[in-house]
Amino acid sequence: MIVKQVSQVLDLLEFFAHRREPANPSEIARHFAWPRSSTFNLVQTLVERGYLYEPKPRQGYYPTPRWLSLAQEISAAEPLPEEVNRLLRDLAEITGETVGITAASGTHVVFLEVIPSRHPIAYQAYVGKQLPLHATASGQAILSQMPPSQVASLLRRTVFERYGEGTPMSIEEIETQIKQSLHRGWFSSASAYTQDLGGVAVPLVLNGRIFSFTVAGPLFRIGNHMDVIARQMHEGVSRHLGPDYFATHVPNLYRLPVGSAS
Amino acid sequence: MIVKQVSQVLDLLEFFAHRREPANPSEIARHFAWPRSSTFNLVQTLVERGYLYEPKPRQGYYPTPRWLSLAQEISAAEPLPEEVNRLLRDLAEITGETVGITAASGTHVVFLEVIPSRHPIAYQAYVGKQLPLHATASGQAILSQMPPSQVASLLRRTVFERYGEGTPMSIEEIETQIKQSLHRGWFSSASAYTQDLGGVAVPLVLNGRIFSFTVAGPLFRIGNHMDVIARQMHEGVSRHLGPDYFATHVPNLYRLPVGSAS
DNA sequence: TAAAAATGTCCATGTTCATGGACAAATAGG
DNA sequence: CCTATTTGTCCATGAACATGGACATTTTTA
Repeated sequence: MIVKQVSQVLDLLEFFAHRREPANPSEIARHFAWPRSSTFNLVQTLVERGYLYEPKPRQGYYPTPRWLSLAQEISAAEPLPEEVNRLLRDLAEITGETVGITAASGTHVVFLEVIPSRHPIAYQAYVGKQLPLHATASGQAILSQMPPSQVASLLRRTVFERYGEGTPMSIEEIETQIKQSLHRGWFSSASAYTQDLGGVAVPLVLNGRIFSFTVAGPLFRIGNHMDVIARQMHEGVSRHLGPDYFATHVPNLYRLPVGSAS
Repeated sequence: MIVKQVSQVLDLLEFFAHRREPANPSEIARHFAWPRSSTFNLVQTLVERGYLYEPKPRQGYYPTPRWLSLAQEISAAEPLPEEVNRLLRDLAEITGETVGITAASGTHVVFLEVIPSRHPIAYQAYVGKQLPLHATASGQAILSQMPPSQVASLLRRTVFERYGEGTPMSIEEIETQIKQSLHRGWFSSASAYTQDLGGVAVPLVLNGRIFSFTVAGPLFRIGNHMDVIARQMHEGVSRHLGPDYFATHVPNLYRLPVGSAS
């Protein structure tokens, strides 16, 4: 069950993240087509808790830095290593496509970090975006590093739905894809969940946590050279996480021959 | 009216900021003594919106970095200048007391930035904390820089309540205090709103926005030398914002003779 | 300065969702 | 492997709050 008032808090937070300036309750009510009185209650609650304030009387409310201070505390607890961020920036530069780090969340994966592509036509991902675990390159990369019992339990709960031509439709199909991908050294998907989207992913294991390092873009642009991208990703991992990274941390994964890097 | 479910979202966010590790819905329910089913609905809503995720199955949920990314966008829009942060760090160091920046929010002030004192007994403030505008050093410092019409409108809406011995109980009293404080060069309060608390504040005007720069601590420690603290604050402002800062930006304020600083 | 418009506040009522108990599934313990 | 315990899901009912209309206040326009 979706709790409406909870959703509204999130809507409001996203609203301010886009708008970047104070807004009146009336404006907010108009924007979302919410009843004015409900909007006032919502705003008032956030004000009393110190999450919104009114910088100038009657000029509107704006979120306080309290959001930032809590979010920083929360994210400080499970940070991605700085090398990973460098790796992402590097590959965003090299490939020009959207790159990101995802982690498992139940039967889905969530983006924990995203660098959007500079192309006008590109894969639109954002931190918090979710994808099904079984039908995406990222998801399969993550599954490939989980203990088999856990994989089995997750796949049992999966509801198979045909999102596109490439969607795998059975547990066996997924297990085969994972095995082949491990053997090949990289995971891919093509119109498996998102139409016209191609994704290339490799698993990363950091402090015992499993992630996927993912590059994704329109199929027409990357469909023909996913192998090149995979190679670039392996080289990136080698440069930023060390030449032995896969050997020591993701030993099941075939290691593409890496040209450069000491 | 306080919307309960909105409050609960905030409670949960604060819960994770303290806890810093994943929690099961059951644990959350136990911690807050919320019914389990309500807790599940709340968690589920946040999960579906990409604000919580489940790093490992059955090991609990944790907030995604989406909070951070939105909070950063929001706070990037109205940042405090870096000099102000340096000023705060400097005075936290010099005075050893809790220092902060506050801004007006209706008839209250909110803390936008806080550096907590290192003393075990100290003033406990946090970003988002609110105080009444009329009965605190911070609030009066801010009022002192507002156009008189706005001050009048705010004070008209003020409900006078005796919080402590020092609480001003009439509009005239407040106006007198403000006038005297401007003339003296700093604002103070002693057990005016918070029992046993002493505060010293000076107004800052940055890009047309009015703030208060505040140092506060237990009266027994600072009651006898608020003038020294005020002097240190003036010197800090002079060092970090420039020797002419008050003259050019807060001209109504008497400027304490500043020893050092070019 | 008066009238109009917009914004903010209040309130009775109906809808939504929180509640807690009952059931199912998963995990831990014997 | 069976039992006990914990965790998660489902559901009917009653309480909390969203709704929208009416009123008050403030701001804008004439």
